[in-house]
Amino acid sequence: MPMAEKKPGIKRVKDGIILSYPENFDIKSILECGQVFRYKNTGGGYAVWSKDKYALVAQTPSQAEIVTADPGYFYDYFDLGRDYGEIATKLTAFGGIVAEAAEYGKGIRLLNQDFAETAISFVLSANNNIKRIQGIIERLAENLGDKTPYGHAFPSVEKMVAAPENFYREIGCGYRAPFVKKTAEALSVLDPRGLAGMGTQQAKKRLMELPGVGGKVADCILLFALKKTGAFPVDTWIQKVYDGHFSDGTPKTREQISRYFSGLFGGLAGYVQQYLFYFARESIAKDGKLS
DNA sequence: GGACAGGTGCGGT
DNA sequence: ACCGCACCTGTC
Repeated sequence: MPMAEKKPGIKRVKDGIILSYPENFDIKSILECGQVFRYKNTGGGYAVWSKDKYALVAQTPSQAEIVTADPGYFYDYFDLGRDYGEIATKLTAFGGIVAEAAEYGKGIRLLNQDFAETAISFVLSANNNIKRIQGIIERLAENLGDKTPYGHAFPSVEKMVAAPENFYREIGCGYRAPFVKKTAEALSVLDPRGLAGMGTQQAKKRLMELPGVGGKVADCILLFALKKTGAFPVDTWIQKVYDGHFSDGTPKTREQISRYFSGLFGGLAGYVQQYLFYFARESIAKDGKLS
């Protein structure tokens, strides 16, 4: 008889949260599957910033330790109340690359992120690379965000509205500078609860009125900040997956591919997108091809 | 040292 | 609606 069972469990402790033998929590996968930019691999773990909150996550095979002054916030942020085993089981039934990607990325969780932070971050992400996006966001926080004991908060919408367009040029936004400024202005009079309350397509249409927000960025905001899990962002990586595994040969626009996957996976579409994105990017980075 | 980034807005069909 | 194209700039 084994001495101790490797039983999954979750407990709140005074300075954070401890997950024992988590089957569906892998901090590297969660942060590097493309849904978030404010994190850093410190060597001993991952530092994560969200709004004015901070957590340090260290993980070994037996446990994940989320050290933070705001355990309640990060419980929700990491979506710890949801059963990802159940999601994975449902996706396994699809077989093929979906099942393979879900198995490969079983530690992924969909983060519950702040609306304005997500919107601005993904406006910056368009036609850009992750390293540079992270640098811009860091300078944005350093210059406009409130100082905290562990860095700077993501700036308030009011601070971003008050900053001149030229400020955004200076921190490296490039041609996105006017988009960021104008989107901040739009966000200052937009209630995310209103968007969350409407249907996915209607909310998407509304989001696409913001400058710098096209279909893909709108889907990211819907999925990462408004919990619209039927949304399916289509970028270059997902395009490769579609071309290699789902295409019938006739060319499709990204919007068509997005609707195709949303229809195929329904309310699980957003989760599938994360698994496929991570699987595609990791395997192409490793082998130079998509198995 | 040129191509490439998790696309978008624009003007022309 | 559906093309095709220009676009800041850090990183490799």
